[in-house]
Amino acid sequence: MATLSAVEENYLKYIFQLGETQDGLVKTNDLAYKLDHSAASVTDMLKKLSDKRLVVYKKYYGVSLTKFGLQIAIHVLRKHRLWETFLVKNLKFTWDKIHDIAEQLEHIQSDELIDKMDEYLGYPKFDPHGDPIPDKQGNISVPNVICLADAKMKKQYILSNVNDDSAAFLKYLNKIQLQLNDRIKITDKEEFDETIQLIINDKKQLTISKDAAQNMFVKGI
Amino acid sequence: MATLSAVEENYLKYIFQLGETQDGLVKTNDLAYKLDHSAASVTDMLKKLSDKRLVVYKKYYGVSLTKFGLQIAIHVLRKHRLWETFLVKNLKFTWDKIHDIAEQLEHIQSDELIDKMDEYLGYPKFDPHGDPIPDKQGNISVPNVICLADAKMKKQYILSNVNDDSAAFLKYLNKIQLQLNDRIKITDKEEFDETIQLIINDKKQLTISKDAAQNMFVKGI
DNA sequence: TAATATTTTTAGATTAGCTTAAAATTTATA
DNA sequence: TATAAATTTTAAGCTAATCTAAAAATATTA
Repeated sequence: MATLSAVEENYLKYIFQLGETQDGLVKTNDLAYKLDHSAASVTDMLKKLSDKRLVVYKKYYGVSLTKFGLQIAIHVLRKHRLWETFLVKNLKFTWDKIHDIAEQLEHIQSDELIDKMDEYLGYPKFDPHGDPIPDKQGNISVPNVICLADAKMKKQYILSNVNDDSAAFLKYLNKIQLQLNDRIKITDKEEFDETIQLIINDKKQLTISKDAAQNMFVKGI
Repeated sequence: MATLSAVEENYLKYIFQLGETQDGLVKTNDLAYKLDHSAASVTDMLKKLSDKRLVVYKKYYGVSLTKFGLQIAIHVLRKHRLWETFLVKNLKFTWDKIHDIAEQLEHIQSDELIDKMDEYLGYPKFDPHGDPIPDKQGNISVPNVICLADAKMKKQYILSNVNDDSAAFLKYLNKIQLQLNDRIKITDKEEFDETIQLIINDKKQLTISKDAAQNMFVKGI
């Protein structure tokens, strides 16, 4: 099969990511918002991807990936996350600056390159935001995490995954010095606005908003 | 200034490279051949680049880079050669497989990325083909080399630079086990077809064609 | 359930980067 | 130096990927 354009790859990647929360079905407007394009553009492209048997698209209903489209989406995700890992681990970028660069690097076409990079990095399982890196066969280890906003009081958790979409959020985490793998205990939850009181690593006390908590994912210890 | 497209960057890069042999002036057809596009496409693009003050273009006469266009061309070359260095030194690619990948990587837009990569690699001065890597300020150390086809008999030379345009040529060098920094002495030069007899590192004897010699550059010891 | 609001698609246009064919210009040659 | 050959440009057109505005379909609500 001919190689896809960077634009097509992006569509597949976002259909995959948006589909994860729902049952795989993605709405035109959600994609348009994510891609920052008009809904009309998205409709156009969905027809093209459908012609290429990369997605199943039903007018006015929604779109989902075919087996083949899914394969490609996962491969793009693999590339994205391996590059992010390289940028942080080797080039010493901070995690809030890597997203835009990885968005470009993920479209470099060379399987040999990405496999050598995987080896060079020591076959990492998670990227700097705690997201799982698909292996060469496309297997993704789904980590057993829950959203911090839904976590229970008094229990001990590990911060294992953050939403990497917003550099502002990641900068905020830098500022409050909260890092992946920190231990977290919820000491109080305000009913009124769902603000959460935390203790980090049995030391530091922290107050975070509902919005912030919704961008963090933790694992019970 | 707005960032240029990968296509525009490529035009500037090739205008620079073709201009090196001549006095900076490049003909439409030479560019068309190099880029593997029609001459008409090239004319179109030259007009656009001229409007953006990146080149000086005179109809039917030729094109050359402005100071600004030159800066960008050198920056693209810097990126290309740093990436090639990374691919060989860190990822263990052979030098005949890196060109096409570097052609893609050179268009990634991030100054911070390329500066960090430069540092990561230890500020290399030459890429795997012996070509000089421009520094951040755009300075290129012009190595004092001559073409092996023009080298003198009996003198000792060092192979310091090869033409990287053709993977086939680089593969040929791999096959005959000739590497950068090998010592070379010309023992005979056939007048009829300019075939050259060499001795490599005072050991191996080798016969190479005129075509091959024209793709190698050496430095006197 | 009829009217209204929202979402999605269609229609028509635009831009970047390419093409071929024909016209214009420059260069080479008889 | 007139003509032929080669080079370069112009003209017209194509595709991918976007847009806006209008139309159609679906969802919400009074």
